[in-house]
Amino acid sequence: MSGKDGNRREGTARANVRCAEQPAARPPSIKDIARLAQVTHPTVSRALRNSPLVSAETAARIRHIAEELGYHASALARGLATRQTQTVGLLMEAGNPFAGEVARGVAEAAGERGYALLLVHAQEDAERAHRAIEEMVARRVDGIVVASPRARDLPLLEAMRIPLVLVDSDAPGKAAPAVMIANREAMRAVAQHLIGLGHRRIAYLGDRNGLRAEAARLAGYKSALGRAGIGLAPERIVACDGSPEAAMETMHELLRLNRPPTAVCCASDLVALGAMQAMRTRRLRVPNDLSVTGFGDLFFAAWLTPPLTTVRQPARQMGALAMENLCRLLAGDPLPAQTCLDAELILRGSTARAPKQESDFAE
Amino acid sequence: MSGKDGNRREGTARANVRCAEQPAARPPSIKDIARLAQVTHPTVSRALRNSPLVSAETAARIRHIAEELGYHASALARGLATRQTQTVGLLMEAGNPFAGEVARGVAEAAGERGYALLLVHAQEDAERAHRAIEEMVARRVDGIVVASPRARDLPLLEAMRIPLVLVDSDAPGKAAPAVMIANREAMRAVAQHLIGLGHRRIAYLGDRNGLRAEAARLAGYKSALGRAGIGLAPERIVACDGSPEAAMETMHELLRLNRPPTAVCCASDLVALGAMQAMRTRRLRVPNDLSVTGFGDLFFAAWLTPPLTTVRQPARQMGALAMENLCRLLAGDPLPAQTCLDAELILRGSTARAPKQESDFAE
DNA sequence: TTGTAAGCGTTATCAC
DNA sequence: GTGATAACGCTTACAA
Repeated sequence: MSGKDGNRREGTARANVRCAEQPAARPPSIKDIARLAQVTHPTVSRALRNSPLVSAETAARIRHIAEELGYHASALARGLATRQTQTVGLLMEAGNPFAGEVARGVAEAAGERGYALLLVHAQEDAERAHRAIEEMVARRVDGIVVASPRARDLPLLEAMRIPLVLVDSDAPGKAAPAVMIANREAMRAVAQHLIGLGHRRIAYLGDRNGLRAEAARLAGYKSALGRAGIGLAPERIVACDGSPEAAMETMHELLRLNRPPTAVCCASDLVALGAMQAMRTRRLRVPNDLSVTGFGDLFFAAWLTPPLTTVRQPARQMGALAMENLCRLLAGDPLPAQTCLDAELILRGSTARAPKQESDFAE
Repeated sequence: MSGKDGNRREGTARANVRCAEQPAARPPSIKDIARLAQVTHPTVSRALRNSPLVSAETAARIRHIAEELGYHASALARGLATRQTQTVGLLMEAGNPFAGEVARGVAEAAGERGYALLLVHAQEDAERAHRAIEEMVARRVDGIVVASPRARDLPLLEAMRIPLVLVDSDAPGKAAPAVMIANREAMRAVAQHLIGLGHRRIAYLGDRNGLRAEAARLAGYKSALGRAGIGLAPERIVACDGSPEAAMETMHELLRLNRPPTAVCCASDLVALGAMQAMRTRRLRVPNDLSVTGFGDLFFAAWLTPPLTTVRQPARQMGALAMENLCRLLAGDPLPAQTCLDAELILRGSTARAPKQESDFAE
């Protein structure tokens, strides 16, 4: 009781006992302000949140004191009281450049809406991954943005009852609303571009890690070849784990084929990096001997030798939109299962007409 | 009062009033568990934290119930009670590939130590930056890791009284302990490598954004030239804002000099990207006509054409170490002002002997 | 070994 | 307009 009385009487020099014990000054609270302003702490709370229920005069006085004390309301206490943390979990593979750009979009949008971001690294190890995801529950995040999941994490995420939005990965079950680009159409455009350049032996170098986005890309490739009346050669459709290293190996295999491709559609810019390396090793010139395409338009794509023809995936915008959608979801507005953004085919130097001697032969 | 009594009597069907009003099931709390386990909630709290003060039997019962309910302790409530959030703020420029790798290291180390990460994007806009930093205060983070700050943010950060560690940026004032590499020595090694290849007209293409790390790199360059008895030509020491675009422009300027350089030390891999582009535009071949070096060994460096000679900066390890150091700091252990990690010169294809006709002439 | 009571810093619901 | 008072979900003396 004596503690509570202390709130009002600023004259009383007797400080809070805990305070005396712990010289490690704890941050000022509304009660500290209340004491100085000669009001009760709820009044301070109201004043600081610009409630109309407090007189302009006291409000000013309170704000002044708060300012002087360098007061910052504890988000913990507020979260506890309101059952809202104004925090969203961001699940991503830290270090992945695509995810990094997405994160930037998410971060900027979150900042504008007063949300903080809890960064959760999508771990390889299932055990750790599980723990990391539970961390979000423990922290009571209001919602979750999934930027680059390990595929296996998604069911776990859905099992918790937290609003969820996905970036660049289709939902596995009924699942969460996703921000996507038209992967299928984009990759079709890529393949059509190559076909237009006279290529017929066009390979597809996929990324096994790429969840469903990858399947759509492959479908687009097939669709383009189909429409052009080009048969699908199974040996020209291969996949790796998505790393440049693996891509290089796999590209070597393609180049060892009896009738090697004259063009390669890579499922990502990272894969293209490895593919081009393989060609350089064999002294094949891009695009003279072989055309290469990427997917994503990561920042380095424009600066390669030659600059990479690829699909611009507006990663930052996707992140921002995902955050925006999450807010809608939290507000109770229903959302379309997918929001699709435009992807743009960016023509650069890594694609050119097929070598003459071959261009007019079918496959 | 009646609410408190409810804790014990599981028989009483009367549910908590709030609960009845809000069908939006709130997550289970220790009180829910307590009721079911026929104990009081402090006992539950103790049991769940493996306190020896609770009998093995009740502990087992409690844990079982917790498991069944899918209980996860609220980090908010815990933080409020303990005055520790087990959260550290990570200030970084999201989307920056170096920072991304650092973040990965930080995230992994944090996970192992039971810390969560609050991601704070280092904004351009001073106003927003300020707010973002205050967000960390409001969330009561236990400490802060600064991975890629805008230079101006540092004073702000120090002004708040939160334990701070820096990655790859010297402290401005007395400041915070930093994890660094030996920038000066590393860049000196780069320049010495070029000198060893017979280069004399070696340019330095800097990055104005790079805080003090950049100054050290430049110093290393100068030191190497000095030791080799090569005079410094001011017109060959230039800087850009660190983006490939700007680097390209600046490189063009270097190439327009009367006596253009035969080699260029770039302050970062990103800068090297732009520099190489400028050369390609002018049909200069790397490394035949001009040698180029980067700094950082970002993931793409090995896959460029030609692969980039650069300095490996162990970004992930730096992040992990920073997190480790922060924990030390939080534990009260004093820390050296700097922890220096080894950087390694990685020789690849972008450097070669200086063109013959020039190599033996001084500058 | 367990229960009681208080406290962490907010917000929310009442009175007055 | 403002003040009491009770949550929010946890931890932590102190009692029993």
